[in-house]
Parts: sequence; C-alpha cells; structure tokens
Amino acid sequence: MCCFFYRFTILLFFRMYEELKYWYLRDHKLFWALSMSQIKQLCIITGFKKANKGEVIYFSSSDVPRIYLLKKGNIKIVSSDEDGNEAIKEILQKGDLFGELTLESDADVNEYAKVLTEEVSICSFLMSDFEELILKNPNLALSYTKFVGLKMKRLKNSYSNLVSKDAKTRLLTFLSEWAQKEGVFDGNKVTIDNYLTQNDIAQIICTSRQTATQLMNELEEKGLIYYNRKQIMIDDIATLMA
Amino acid sequence: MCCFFYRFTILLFFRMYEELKYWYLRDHKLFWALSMSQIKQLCIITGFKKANKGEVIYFSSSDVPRIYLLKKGNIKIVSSDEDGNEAIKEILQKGDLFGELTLESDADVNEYAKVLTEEVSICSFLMSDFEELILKNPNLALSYTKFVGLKMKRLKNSYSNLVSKDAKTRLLTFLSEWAQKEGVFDGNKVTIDNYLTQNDIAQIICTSRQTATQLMNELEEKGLIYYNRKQIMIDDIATLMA
DNA sequence: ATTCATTTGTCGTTTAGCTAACAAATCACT
DNA sequence: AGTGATTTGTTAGCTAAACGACAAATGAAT
Repeated sequence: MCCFFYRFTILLFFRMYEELKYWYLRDHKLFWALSMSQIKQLCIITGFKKANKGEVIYFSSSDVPRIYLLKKGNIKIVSSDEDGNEAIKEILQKGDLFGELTLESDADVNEYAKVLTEEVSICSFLMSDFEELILKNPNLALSYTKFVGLKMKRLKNSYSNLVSKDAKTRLLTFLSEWAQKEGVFDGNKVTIDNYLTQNDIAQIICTSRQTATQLMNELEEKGLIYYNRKQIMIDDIATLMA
Repeated sequence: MCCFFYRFTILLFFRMYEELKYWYLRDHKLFWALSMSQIKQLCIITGFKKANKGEVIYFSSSDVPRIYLLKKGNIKIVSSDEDGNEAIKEILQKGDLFGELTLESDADVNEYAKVLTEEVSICSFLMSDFEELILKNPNLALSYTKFVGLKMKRLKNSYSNLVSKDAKTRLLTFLSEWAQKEGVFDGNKVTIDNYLTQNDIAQIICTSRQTATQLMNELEEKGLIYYNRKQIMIDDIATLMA
C-alpha cells in the first residue's frame, strides 16, 4: 500500500514536470505556430534547471549549442572580449530566450549568463533540434526571424543612443524603459524591484560606475527618483524624461 | 521588314532583361536552395532600377515593404532620428540585401539609401512574396534565419567596438575590414577604391569629421597608408593593426 | 575662366566623462 | 557581534575627442 502511494507520487511528479516543460514552451509567443506534437518533440530533449543568485551559466563553445528559455527570475548576459573588458549585453527576464540565437555558434565571442535574482529557472533545448523543427515548420522560421529582428531593432536603438546621447540621457532612457517593462504603476509613480547594482546599470548604459553613481544621486537630489539597493521609485514617469 | 526587326529587338531586350533578373537572384548564396521555378516566381514580381551618384532611395513606411538586392556599385544606408542626427548604418556593396530584412516594417525608423558610386543597379521584390517563398521552402527559411543572425552578430561587434575602443582603433579596424572586403591585394599592399568622403568615414566609425581627418593624416605621416579622394593604399595590411 | 559648392586641413578651446584613490555603508557568513 | 567582501559615495586630476572657426584644395557647372 505504501509502495503503491510512493510509485503513484513519483509518477505524478514526473507528469507534472513534463507538463511544466510543455507549457513553458507552449505559452511562448514564438511557439504558437507549432502543433502540440511538435512542441512535445522539442520537449523530449528539453533540459530544465534551477540556479541561485550569483551563479554563472556558461553557454559557450565547449558544450553542444543550445537555446535557453528563462522562465523565472532575471539574469544578465555578460561578454568579455580579448582585452578582458566585460560588457553587459542584455538583462533578461521571464520569457526571454538566450543562447545561440543566431543559429551559428561562434567560438570568438565569450558570453555567459549570471543570475541576478534569488532563484531562476531555465529550460533549454538543442539548437540542432530547433533547426530541424524550422525545416519542418517554416512558419516558425518566419516568427523566429521577426523575433531576431526585434532584438536587432533594440540593439540598433541603443547603438544610436550611445552615439548621439550623453550619459545622463542614456540613464533616463534606461530607467524609463525598465519602468515600462517591470515597474509597478501607481498613477504616475512607478516602483521597480531593483536587482541591479550601480555597476550593472553603469555597464548597461555604457559609462563608468562613478558616473552612474553621480547621476543617480543627482536625480535623487532633484527629487525625481528615490532609490536604494532594493528598489527604485520614480516620482513621476512623465516628467522624468522631460 | 523594319518593323520585324524592331519587334525582334524589343523582344530580345525583354528576354535579356528577364534573364538578368533571374541570374541576379540565382547567383546569390541565399537563393541556392531554391529551384529554378521558385526563383522565376520571385522574378515575376521583381522590380529593377538603376540610379546615379548622389541619388536617394527611400524604402520607408510609405511604399509597400520590399527587400532590395544591390547588384552593382555601392550605397550607404543612412538613418536620421528625431533630433536630425544622421548616422550611417551600413555601407553596402554588390550582392548585399537591404530594406525590411527583419520582415517587419517599422514606421518609427527613418532610413534611406544614398548612392555613392557612379552608377548602381538594384533589384527588389515584395516582402510578402518573399515570406510566401520562405513558407514553401524550409531550406530558404533556415538560410535566411542564419543570414539575419549574421547581421545581428556584426551589429553586436561594432557596438562593443564603440564601447571599448578609441577612435583610432575603430578607424584601423574599419580600414582593415574595408580592405578585406573590397581591397585589391598585392602581397601585403592593398589598394581600395575610395568612394567615401572623410565625413562618411567619420560617421561610420562614430567620430567627428575633424578627428577622422586628423587620424587619417596621422596614418599617412607614419607611412602606414597613402590616400587621396580616389583611393586608399595600405602599405602593409599586417602591420596596420599591430 | 569664373563662380559656387563640397571636401579637406589645422588649430585653439571646451568639456564630458574616465581614472585613481579613498572612505563609508551595507551585505553575507559564522 | 564580528569580520571580510561587496557596494556605494565623493573628490581631484586628466584626456580623448567634440566643437567652432577658418583657410586651402578640389570638383562641378556655366
């Protein structure tokens, strides 16, 4: 009797786990074009893992190329070049894809992901499986191309910001974008759960840590924002950019 | 009799024209996966035009979204933002695709192409037709996805150059890349046909015109390059970047 | 040849933002 | 509560590169 319950429980957990993975892909816009069976096909080879704050996840040359889907928490993608310059490429949140998104693994870029929040969960699948799926389902290719296109558009945007805007403007732009994405609104007041250090912010807006600190304090003195290590409050999102 | 010849000539030109368009697509790597009939299908709706130096080609919101293929000459893709800042996004050469490559036409970016060389020829086809073709041809889907990925990779690269390298390094990088792409090699000597003004070069490497001029002259003084408005000669491509 | 427009060359001046260097605050861990 | 590590705050130089302003060279057009 006891044994029966035990096996039953195991089975139950296993099924929940399978279902979980399935839905994780299922609810992503990118996979809307796919049929149930196709998603399950991807799921069979799906990896699934949890990680804690500070952990580093490598997805570089060594291993088989994979595509990752961040399901919970936040991570930053950092790349270090030959000179040892570390640059933050992206801050990812729930639902974002990362890894070899170009379907072309290049050895020369050295990127890794670092966990920012207390706990994250990630699922992944093999790039080669994804490629096969594209071949069988051209609709996916179309969505995927548009998806990469969106990424490209964002990058283009921050590129031209970097060229034509000063550090202060870049900080304000970043804060307001962050607020739009993750902030909790209360009229024009926005509260953001702050999981970034000033150094992180500095790297995102491409300036030195000191400059970022100065600018943040300047904003606080003017009463535009209130911030500490836990959260950032924007007093009035409308006047922030003005 | 005269009439016969006339009609014959017309017919001949028409056929040549059709053939031309056909081969223009046919010899592009991206279209290798396509069958003859599929390319012809694209060709039916293919536009074809020539333009001269200085001409501006808009491919923005107004018209039906198209994808363009540059067949001869060079153009630059310029985008101007709300503040009137003009930035050179790309320098394109024979064989390059441009336009709504992400298959998503966005109204907010204002980009146009400007002809740099004496004469260019361009062919184009409708984005919607291309999409259809992708749906019917999974191999094309994959190639195209990778192609967009490559563009993304390039953009990422110039972004990190902008962040971590100074103007001088960016100029040297640009020159050596330009040489690799278009230079005529004679051992370690390379000659580049120069269709760019110093202002163009400045915009590409994201610096002011004056700084670009200074750096170019500095390189010439050191004997690393010799340049005028017509061409740029790199004395030793190997020592240039060292 | 003359005129006008574009491109190139040079030079001070100014400045945004980097670096270095240190102190204070906060966190994480035992 | 104590200790070491990380993060934040602040300042003083320093410097790459933008900017403005002008002259010279080249090109295109009549």
